[in-house]
Amino acid sequence: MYLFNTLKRCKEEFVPIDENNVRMYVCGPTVYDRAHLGNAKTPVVFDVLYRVLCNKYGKNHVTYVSNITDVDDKILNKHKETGKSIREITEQTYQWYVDDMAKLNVLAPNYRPRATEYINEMIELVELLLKERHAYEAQGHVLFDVDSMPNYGFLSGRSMKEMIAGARIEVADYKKNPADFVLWKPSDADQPGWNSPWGYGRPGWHLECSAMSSKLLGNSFDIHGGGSDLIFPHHENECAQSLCAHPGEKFANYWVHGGMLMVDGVKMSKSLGNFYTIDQVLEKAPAEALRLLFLTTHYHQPFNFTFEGLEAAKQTLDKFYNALLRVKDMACDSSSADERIVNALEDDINTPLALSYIHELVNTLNKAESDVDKAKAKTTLLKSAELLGILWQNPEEWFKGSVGDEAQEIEKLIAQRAEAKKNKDYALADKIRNDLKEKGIILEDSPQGTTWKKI
RNA sequence: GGCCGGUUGGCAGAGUGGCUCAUGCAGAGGACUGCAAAUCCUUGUACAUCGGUUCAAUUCCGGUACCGGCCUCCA
Repeated sequence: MYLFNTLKRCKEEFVPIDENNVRMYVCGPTVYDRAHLGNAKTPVVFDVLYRVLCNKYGKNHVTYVSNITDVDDKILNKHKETGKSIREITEQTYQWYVDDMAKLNVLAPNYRPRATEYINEMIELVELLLKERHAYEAQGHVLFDVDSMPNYGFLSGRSMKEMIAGARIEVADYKKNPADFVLWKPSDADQPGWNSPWGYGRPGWHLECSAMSSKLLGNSFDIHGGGSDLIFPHHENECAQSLCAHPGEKFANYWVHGGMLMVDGVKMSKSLGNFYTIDQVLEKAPAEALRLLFLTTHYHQPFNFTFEGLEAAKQTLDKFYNALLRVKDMACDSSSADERIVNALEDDINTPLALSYIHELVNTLNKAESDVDKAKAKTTLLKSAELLGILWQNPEEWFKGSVGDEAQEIEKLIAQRAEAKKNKDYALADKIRNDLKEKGIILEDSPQGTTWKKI
């Protein structure tokens, strides 16, 4: 298995520290508002990686952690804007997020830790850094001393000189070096906070992931993931904290970063009016279409979202489910996933290549004649699709949705049309078909009779 | 300004130092069908640009142009 490792800036063979417990940590969202498309892409990509790891090492030999940041100034701002309590905001947003993930068929990670439940671990980590002289106190803050770490910047590949040249680092008079970042900061009495050796305050963002990953996965683990925008400063600072607090440990061996999501070729932003939340997009297309769409581009590339692409993904799924609909009553045999698909996914999660083989498997299924061949083709397709997290739905439900009384009415019209066809009254038969088409119901004749679908 | 990444056919999007060939959508033709739909078969079109290395480059190296990302919160 191979992964593109940001540390080495190249693809390298993945060798876990412990094959019996492969450990992965992926940065999750800050819960202050509905998750947007970018917040959806990253978990979908790492969900595929999780599935591939489970397939290779066994489900019980993989530990996957994805955190929830529930203490942050953005949440504080939301509280000021809306007047809603912090707790109300984070609980509601968390629930929305979990629901969105479920719709996208993202498997639940083994742990979904919340920052506020690991404050003690964070305080311990700060104490360790102070003791090792990698941090210092100033005006109620505790700051990480970047000058205490000679190779600070090794992950993102930038030198201290460059960072200062950037000159957009927040300058504060209490910082020894402008690049020093906050580990702990003071809170006002009306702000969320916890008592600490440095007074009432709250943790800096970077600290959370270092503390939670250490607690749940250990001081050295295999994969750390996230969007490429997190490389600097977030992941760089996590490295600084964790490596300085635990000398001799490796923190994460493989850093895996997904390309940014864009909309119509440019960065998604509220000011450009091309900002979409997951639930907004799911009003226009099934969640599975969005999931498939994310997988049509290699995760490492920037991903360009368009509604045309979303519609195309939906049509692709129609094609796939059409094939499955024909063999809906066929039992699966003992076939396993297509080896080419496993190989493609184990080669740095090459989902576009894997999908091209899915198309081939669908074609094979459509052409299969004997029951034995059909069962084999169906099983291979479903087992392969499971690695990608697609085709999990019942094909009839995919096309018909949750229809109630409507179905009986349609069946009645189909019977009428069959009668008309028998009498060679094609005008009436075509009228029934066209009337239904206007209501979004498509009829398909076959030697076995007529079936219908919703479009 | 600094640091990264990209540029493949009408569109989306893999991949490869030479071979017949990604794949999908769209287009063209055909089979099946009362007609459709679905499905199947056949088919055209490509590697930004200029140099270099090589027997051979879309693929490796370098320059140029263009596009995007990061450098501040961000998945």
